[in-house]
Amino acid sequence: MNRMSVEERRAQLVDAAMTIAVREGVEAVTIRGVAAEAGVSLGVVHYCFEDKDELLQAMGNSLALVASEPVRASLEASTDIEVLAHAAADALWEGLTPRRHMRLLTFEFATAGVRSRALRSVAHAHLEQTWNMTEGVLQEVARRAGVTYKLEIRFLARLVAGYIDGIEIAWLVEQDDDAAIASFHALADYVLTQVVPPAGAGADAS
Amino acid sequence: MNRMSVEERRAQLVDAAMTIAVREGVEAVTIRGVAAEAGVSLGVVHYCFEDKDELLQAMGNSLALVASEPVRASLEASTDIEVLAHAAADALWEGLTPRRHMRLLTFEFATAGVRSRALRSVAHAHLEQTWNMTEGVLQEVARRAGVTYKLEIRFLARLVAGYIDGIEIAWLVEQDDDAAIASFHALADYVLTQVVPPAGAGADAS
DNA sequence: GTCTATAGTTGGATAGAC
DNA sequence: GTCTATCCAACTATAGAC
Repeated sequence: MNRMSVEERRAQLVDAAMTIAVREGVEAVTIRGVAAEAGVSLGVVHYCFEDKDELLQAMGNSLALVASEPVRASLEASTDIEVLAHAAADALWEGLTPRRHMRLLTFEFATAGVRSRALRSVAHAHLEQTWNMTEGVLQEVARRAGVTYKLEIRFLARLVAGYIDGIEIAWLVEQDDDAAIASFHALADYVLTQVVPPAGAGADAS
Repeated sequence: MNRMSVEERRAQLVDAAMTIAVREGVEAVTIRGVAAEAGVSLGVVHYCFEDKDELLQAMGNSLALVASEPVRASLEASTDIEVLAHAAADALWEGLTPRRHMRLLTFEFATAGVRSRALRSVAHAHLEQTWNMTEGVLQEVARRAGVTYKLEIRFLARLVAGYIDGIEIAWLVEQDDDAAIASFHALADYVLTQVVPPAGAGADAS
């Protein structure tokens, strides 16, 4: 009934697919289900997307991975490296809890991307995106506190992003909030061990 | 044709299910597929397992998670804490690469366990098992090197196990061997920062 | 105890009416 | 461009023959 351009339609369908995926998982996304969720007929979906893989790709690419805003916002509070690191840990937690289903979805895409050729590029893009965000935050922290890192920042970002993934997976399965919060702060402490203080300041740790 | 007890039959079917799961993923395990893989008829599977969930549970519970043997074996080499930590990192890598599909399977169970009530207990058991193994290795390292840890060992084990998961997920998706190896060694360095040297020995780091 | 046959669902994809 | 109707495949589960 309601006519719209292919682009609008695709956006609407991706939206519907995302709703289902968040609610029931990636595997539960079916063409029929998406059509029903969007209130259109089956043929419309096949008109907008060649096949199911193309729909899943579009959905995966539209997934905003992690709310980096809470973390970035938390960095405004101080220029002290220790305060910054632990503020970021708190923000990581605050940003995680309301996005539980989104995070689960990312992991589902990651495992699906290892098996499915079509989703591989999506999973790769997710990783890259996470690394870039983490690197950006690390850079901002370094800039504000006037420090550098012992490890190359790109590698440190990969490491930290991976550690965050590990903490989050355990939290998704175990639902132990306290353990997750403590883990984020332990991660902050780890990052602090990688900090090189500005030349000619404070205590040297070696 | 070949008559066997229910227990034997169940073991055989779980085996067949595992073969399929390793090859094509948890989602690809179907009752029909298992029957075909095991060379029995459809009815036999339903005779041995109430439903598909019960089969998946049995399969998940039979999954040997991580080869901890290579890591434990690597600890024989030395009593020096730094050597031990990095030997364990190497062993972690050596143990990972031939078990790629098994590790992927664990992550699939983890995400599936968040959604499916039937698989939740399996995912929980996997976590516990991993933590226990990690704790055991940390304990053995501490015993051999005569050190203790700054963090409570159970918490440190959770942390390290989570970090390993994070490193492995990135490796599964990205297939970057060098990055994974470097990450394991960075993790070893992290554990070293958590070590308290034996009273009245070596250099103090603070 | 093992098998065949089949019921009942669900999903991907397409053809063709409008 | 949109929708209906339909095809075909794959799945879970069960009933009943042997």
